[in-house]
Amino acid sequence: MPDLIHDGDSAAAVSSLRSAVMLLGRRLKHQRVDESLSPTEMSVLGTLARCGSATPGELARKEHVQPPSMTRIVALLEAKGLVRLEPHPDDRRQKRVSQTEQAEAMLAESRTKRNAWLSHLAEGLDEDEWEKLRAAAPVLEKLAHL
Amino acid sequence: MPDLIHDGDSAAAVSSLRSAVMLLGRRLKHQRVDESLSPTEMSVLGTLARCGSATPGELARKEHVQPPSMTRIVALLEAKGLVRLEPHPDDRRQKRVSQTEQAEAMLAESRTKRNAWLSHLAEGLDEDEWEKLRAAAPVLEKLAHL
DNA sequence: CGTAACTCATTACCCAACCTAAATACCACC
DNA sequence: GGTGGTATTTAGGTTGGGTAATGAGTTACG
Repeated sequence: MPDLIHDGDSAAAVSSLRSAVMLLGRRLKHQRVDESLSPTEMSVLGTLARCGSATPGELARKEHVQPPSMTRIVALLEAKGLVRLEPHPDDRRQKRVSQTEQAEAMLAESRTKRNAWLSHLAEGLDEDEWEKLRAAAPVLEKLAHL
Repeated sequence: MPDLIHDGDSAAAVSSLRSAVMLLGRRLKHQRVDESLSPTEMSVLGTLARCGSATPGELARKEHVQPPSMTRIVALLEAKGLVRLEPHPDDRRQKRVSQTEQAEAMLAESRTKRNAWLSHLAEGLDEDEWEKLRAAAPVLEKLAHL
C-alpha cells in the first residue's frame, strides 16, 4: 500500500467522489429509465441477467441490501411478472429466482431509453470527459462491491 | 454531438455507472464519516465552506433538493450549532446561512476520518485504478450538477 | 436417533430523507 | 396601493431502505 495513495489529491478526490455520488444517486432516483421500477429493482434484474439465477440471499449480498429488503424487492418483481420463483432443488429453505422473458424484453427496451438519457447528458460533456468516465466506470463498480 | 458517444461502450458505461453510483450511494449512507450527520447535511457544510454563505434557496438549488427539504436540513444544522442564520441585508424574505467555527473544526476532523476510510478502500484498488478515479472525480461532480 | 445450533426466508414494524401542496411573508412593478 | 411573483416555511405523504422476531429446514454432535 504505497503512500502515494494518501496524498492530498486523493483525499480531495475521495471527498469529491463522495458528494458527487450522493448527488448523482439522488438525481438518478428521479430520472429513472423505467417508471414504476426502483433503481435497486433495476439493478437486481441486471444481476439476474448476468448470473442466470440466484437465491434471495445471494442477491441481497450482491446488492448490499438486507435479506428482508430483498424479499420485498423480489416479491414486487414477481408481482410485475419480471421474475419467477421456484423451489430450490437441494435445500427447501431457499428459493431460486430467475428472470422471465418479459424481463428480457424490458431490459432491451430500457437500453434504448438509456441511450436517450445518454444523449441528453452528452450535451454537457466533451469527448475527453466521457473517456474518463468510461475508464472509471468499472473501477467504480469494483469499489461499490468492495 | 459526435456519434462516437452513442456507441456500445458508452451505453455499457452508463449502465455500469448507474448501478455503481446507486450501490455506492447506499453504502455511503451507512459508512458516514460523522455519525449524526446525514450525507446531504455534510454536503451542505462542504458547499458553505466553499461559498462562504448562501440563502436556503441557493443551497437547495446547488444540492438539487426541494426548498422545504433544505429548510429542514438547515434547521437541523443550526440545532447542532454548525450553522448560523442571519436576516438577509437586502431582502427580508431571505436568510443568510453561514457556517460556524464549530463546523470548521468538524470538517477538519472529518477529513482525517475520511483518510482512514480511504486507507481501507485502498487495499482493494491498485494505483492505476486510483488514477482513473482521480481523473473521473471532477467529471462526475460536473455531471451531478448537470 | 434426537436435539441443539445454525441458516434462509419471511413477517411485522419502524425510520430517515426525500417529496408535493398549501400557507405566510415579503418584494416589485404598474 | 393592488397584483403578481418569489423565499421560506408548515403539514402531510411516500419511498426505500433498516432491525427484531418467527418459522421452516438443515447440519452437527453427543
